[in-house]
Amino acid sequence: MMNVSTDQPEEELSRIFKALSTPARLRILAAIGETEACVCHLEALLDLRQAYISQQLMELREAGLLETRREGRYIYYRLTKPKLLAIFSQFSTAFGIVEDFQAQFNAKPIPQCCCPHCVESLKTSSLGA
Amino acid sequence: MMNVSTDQPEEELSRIFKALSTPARLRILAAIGETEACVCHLEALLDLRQAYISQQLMELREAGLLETRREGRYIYYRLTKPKLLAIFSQFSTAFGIVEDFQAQFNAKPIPQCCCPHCVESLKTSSLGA
DNA sequence: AAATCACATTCGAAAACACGAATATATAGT
DNA sequence: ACTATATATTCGTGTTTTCGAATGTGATTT
Repeated sequence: MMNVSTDQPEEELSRIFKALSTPARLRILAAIGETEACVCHLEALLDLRQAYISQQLMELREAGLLETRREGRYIYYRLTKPKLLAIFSQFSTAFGIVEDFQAQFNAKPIPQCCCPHCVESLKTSSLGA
Repeated sequence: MMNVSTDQPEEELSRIFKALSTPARLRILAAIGETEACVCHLEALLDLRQAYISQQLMELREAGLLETRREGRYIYYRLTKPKLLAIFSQFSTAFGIVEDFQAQFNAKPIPQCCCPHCVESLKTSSLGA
């Protein structure tokens, strides 16, 4: 579905921008950041319903912005082009929105999340402390 | 209407992306490029109806992407942030869309256009030839 | 001042989208 | 096999967007 290439460049570009045209999807992308994240992680971090997140993730995936990897019952999402975050920064600074709006997330493990990533991180960090 | 600043950064960003989410608006922005263009110029260059172009220009202006300047009965539009074009290029290359999709326009004067810019350019170029 | 030109605005209907609710699926544990 | 868990999908509806058609407005010309 992505880059059928029978399309004009402006059509392909506009599809990407459209995927980026809602606050929720931007928050999801920023929350994923340079790492990968499962749905439950995003659910806990962003305080959004599971089905809703899944829907948004699907749209982002169809726009070619996300890739997935399954591990057991968890499905991890990551940016196909991590460069995307840098481009966000450019937009933000160019339009004077905020220095680094992605910073507010910065993929830390969170206690409300159940995925191996978070559980592992929390375990070792409590050991270290 | 732009940058009310009571808004979250992702809301402001998403508004910009939304403005960029249709092929027509992208074509208009690319056609304006680093110069300025009047509506009649865009009309001739892009083969779109006048009212339609005006509508799209308004949306782009409300999103803070365009500024205007009136000169007699002509109204010239220009990008508020010329950087925008560079960001387009980054998207295009990052997602393998096209090297420089803006190149196809590259604000040349066109005979179908009546604005002083075009008329002047065509006059001098035919003299030179 | 009437006509013309460049452009803006309003209106409305069709299409697209957003998103909550419910349900389905796939994997894992017991 | 049954249950629980993580995630996906479908469906319906209220809202938004899109874009053509018609009309309005401000500047210029004659």
